[in-house]
Amino acid sequence: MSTTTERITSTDALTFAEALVRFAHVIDHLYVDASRAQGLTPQQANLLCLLIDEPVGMTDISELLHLGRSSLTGLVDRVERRGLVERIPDDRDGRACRIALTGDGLQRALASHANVAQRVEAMVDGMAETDREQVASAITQLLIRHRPAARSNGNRSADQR
Amino acid sequence: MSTTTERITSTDALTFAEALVRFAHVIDHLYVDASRAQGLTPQQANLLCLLIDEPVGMTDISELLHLGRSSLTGLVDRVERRGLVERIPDDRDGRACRIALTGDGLQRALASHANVAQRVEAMVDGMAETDREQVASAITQLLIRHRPAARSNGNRSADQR
DNA sequence: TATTGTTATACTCTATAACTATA
DNA sequence: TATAGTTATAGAGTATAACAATA
Repeated sequence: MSTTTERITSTDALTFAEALVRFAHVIDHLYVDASRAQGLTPQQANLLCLLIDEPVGMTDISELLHLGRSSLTGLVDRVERRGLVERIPDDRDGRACRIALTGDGLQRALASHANVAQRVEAMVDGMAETDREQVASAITQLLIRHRPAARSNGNRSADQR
Repeated sequence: MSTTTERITSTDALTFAEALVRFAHVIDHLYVDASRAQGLTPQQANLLCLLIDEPVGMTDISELLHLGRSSLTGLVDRVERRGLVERIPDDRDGRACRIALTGDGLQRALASHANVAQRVEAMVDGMAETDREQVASAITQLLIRHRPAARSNGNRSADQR
């Protein structure tokens, strides 16, 4: 038997769970590499990608990213210092602010997104179209079942991760 | 369209690559939670699980974990300080040492492994047996193709991360 | 009083470069 | 000289608790 995440002592039998975990690690690694290629840490890339559609408030981001608010403050500080995002005061709530991408930030976010996609595609390259579809549908269903926490709140999008 | 990793603005169409990346993030999150349940960081859990079968040398570990040797030194220091592993001098090479689990460490590694497996199983619970098998086989093949770097070296196992 | 976001503090993790002690 | 591992240093990420300003 092999360990949870690190070994493939040949092609010995893997639990379904083990296979999934390893697979996730591989994807994760691609994600880290793709982020670095853009001069970003994976967390920074994550944050930027989250902001592509529209500015988002700190509390919302911290929930989407499963991060404490204070941890997020630091993360935002660092990308703001690099000119990738801006803190925009909220008109309707003096306490709040929303984080918005700068032009540079948007560019970086899109490039990062594209880079990951490209790497994943490369990995999945030889995969049969049938397999691809089946895996996609199975995974999508899992994702849907695992994102039950859709916001009922007006103009906010549902969450993830 | 949604961002690389964070949003599902309903059930809008996801690229195959996007679905995979999100899925990986979800698994990853389970892994982090499972590790924490054992009082470990995910990196520490990773390390301990790597050592379940047998002690491993620093350089080998650093390759398996895709970590710089100096980063590993710190990681090992911290788990050693907690009594979970020991540095065992290598008889055949005065410079080298191998990292071995203590009883406590083994226990923790196994518990961690089991905990992750259980959480993943729970997530995959409702999945049809057919889907499960197909996904498993597709993923396994990807993993095999993506671990070409099998050690030709005698009694060492191939890597992963 | 509750919420939004920040500060203060303390660890863990990571990388780079320089160093030691063997080989 | 090359390799195994460590030390020094610096920055990034995270968590907890205490705090400010606004609601």
